[in-house]
Parts: sequence; C-alpha cells; structure tokens
Amino acid sequence: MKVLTKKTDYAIRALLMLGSRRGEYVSAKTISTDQDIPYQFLRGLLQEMIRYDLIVSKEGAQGGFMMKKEPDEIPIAQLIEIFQGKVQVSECMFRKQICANRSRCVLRHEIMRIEQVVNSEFDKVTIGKLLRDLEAANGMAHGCG
Amino acid sequence: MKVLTKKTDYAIRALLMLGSRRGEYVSAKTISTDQDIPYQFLRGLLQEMIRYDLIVSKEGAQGGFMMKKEPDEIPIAQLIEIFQGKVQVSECMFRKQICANRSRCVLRHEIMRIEQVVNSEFDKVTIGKLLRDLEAANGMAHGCG
DNA sequence: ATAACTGATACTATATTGATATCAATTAAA
DNA sequence: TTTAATTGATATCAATATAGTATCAGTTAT
Ligand code: FES
Ligand code: FES
Repeated sequence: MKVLTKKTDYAIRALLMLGSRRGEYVSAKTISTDQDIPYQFLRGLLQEMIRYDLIVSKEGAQGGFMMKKEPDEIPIAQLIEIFQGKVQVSECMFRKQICANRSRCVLRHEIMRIEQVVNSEFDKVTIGKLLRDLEAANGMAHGCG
Repeated sequence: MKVLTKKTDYAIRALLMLGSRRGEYVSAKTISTDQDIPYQFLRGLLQEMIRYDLIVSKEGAQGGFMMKKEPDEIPIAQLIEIFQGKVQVSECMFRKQICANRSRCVLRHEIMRIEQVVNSEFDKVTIGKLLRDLEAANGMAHGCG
C-alpha cells in the first residue's frame, strides 16, 4: 500500500525547493536536476500546481516557477488530493442495490471514520511545517538516516 | 487514493460471512453468490487467507471454508497488509545517496508518524468488532444509507 | 537573432489490480 | 461405485493506474 505516489512525492519536494527560495523564479530544469526528478514529468506537475494556484510561472529566459500560496496554507492533504484523488475507502454499493449488502455498510461506516482521521493528520502537515523542520535539520548539521 | 482495494474489501466481506456462520463450512460458491464477489477471484483470496491461518478449508462435496482465528484477533490492518502490502510512504533514497536529499528525509519523518497513526486506527477495527456492529445494525432493522 | 524558458498535448512503457480459465485431487452422497 | 460438489494449484488475460518521454509552439532576457 503506497501512501504517496511519485507525483505527490515529487510535488512536495518541488514545493519545498520553491519554498526555500521564495521571491525568485526557479526553473523546472533547476528543480529537476537538484531534486533528481524526471524533467518532463516535473513540468506536468508544476503546470498542475499552477492550476490550483499554489505557484505561478514566468515564461521565457530567466523564467521559472515561484510560490504563490503561503507554505503554511498548503497541507500535503491537498497535494494528495490533487495528484492521487480524494481519499476514498471503497465505492459504496449504495446506488446499485440499496443496502442489500448491509455488511458493506457497517464496514463503510468504520472506514469513513478512519478516513477522517487520516485526512486530518495529513492536513496538519503543511509545506510550511516541513520547511521549518528542514531548516532545523540543516541547522543541526548532522547526518540523518 | 483508494484505501481498500477490491481484494481487501472482498476478503473482509468473506470473513464477515464466515464469522456469522462459525462452526460450519461455507463454500466459495455460497460466499460468491451471497456477497456478489467473482467466484475464481474469491477462491484465490480464500486460499491466501488459509496460508495466513485466518481460515481453514475442507475439500470435497459439502466442503468449504470456516473461521480459524478469533474474529477479534483479525484487525483489518492485517488484511490490508496481506492483500495490499505493508503501508509504506515512499521509498527512501537513503541507499542511493545518503541524505543528499535531506528534504526527503524531513518529509519521511513526518510521514512515518502518520503511517503509525493510520496503522493503529486500522488495528482497532477487527472483524469481531464489525460483526458486532453488523448484528446491532440488523437488530435495529431499519434502512441505512 | 538566439538561447533559455514555459504551455500544451500526445505518446509509450511498466506495474498493479481485477478477473477468468483449466485441470487435478478430494469427498459426501445417490 | 459412480457422480456431483467441492478445494488446490496455476496460468492467463484484461483493465486501469502510474511513471516517464517526446514534440512543437510561444515567450522573454540577453
Ligand atoms: S536520505 Fe533518507 S534518511 Fe537521509
Ligand atoms: S449499502 Fe452503502 S449505505 Fe447502505
């Protein structure tokens, strides 16, 4: 069970990079090289994030991408939603056969509760928070792993 | 983002059925028809659950499957693990380039925390609990949805 | 003018998920 | 003892999702 797909993972890393260089335009190429993300794949992700108003772009030479939204206002829950779709447990048979399969309903009830827990956890972790964690880690200047 | 795949979903429903008819052998065909699960697909799931000692089988006419483990001792976290693999966030670049990508580490740290929260939630929900919920729901005998 | 860029989109490859098919072995019961 | 109902074990296929590539037109700093 993979919680984060490459898309979400890359998107987060790209945002962390933009977040640490606010006010300047950073090119897709720079991000791609620095974060080791396939160039064209990254381009697609960046365009998607523009559509969601997370970042802005500038075309042409010396162009690139820049944070638009406040890092603290970007929970990774949103990125998961954008790149992996809303967290859903399993489609309900509701429409097909209303409650013919009651056992399914019970399951569904429990799972929706969990879904909320999961979502609220992912909501707590914002790009801003990660950036601060990052700074702290760099400040301490010791290896990790 | 799909939390439960068909496999897990079907497995849970099959177990709920076996759990509500403990002590008797229920055939794959019966489960398949009753729960609307593709027959051969279900067979595979049942065999897998035998390997994990959740259920036992009896071959031949009047054969079928029966609960082995106590329903309260089967958290759906285990079923998710069996049918969808352990919850993992995203593979760490750790081995490739040790901490060259520190931002990834920070992310990883947060995510592993969430992973624990999620797992502990899924651990709380057992087949036994779902069975009791189910009984209660049936006892109340009113529609749901 | 040109090189460094993004916008937009089409395409390919690989992996995962979901489902089906087949045949041998076992067993209850006619 | 035959037969029908069953599981065991695999092989195969189809559909979908994920990951990655390629191309070309348009924009802009130098
Ligand atoms: S790169 Fe993963 S722990 Fe350092
Ligand atoms: S069948 Fe889904 S709510 Fe009743």
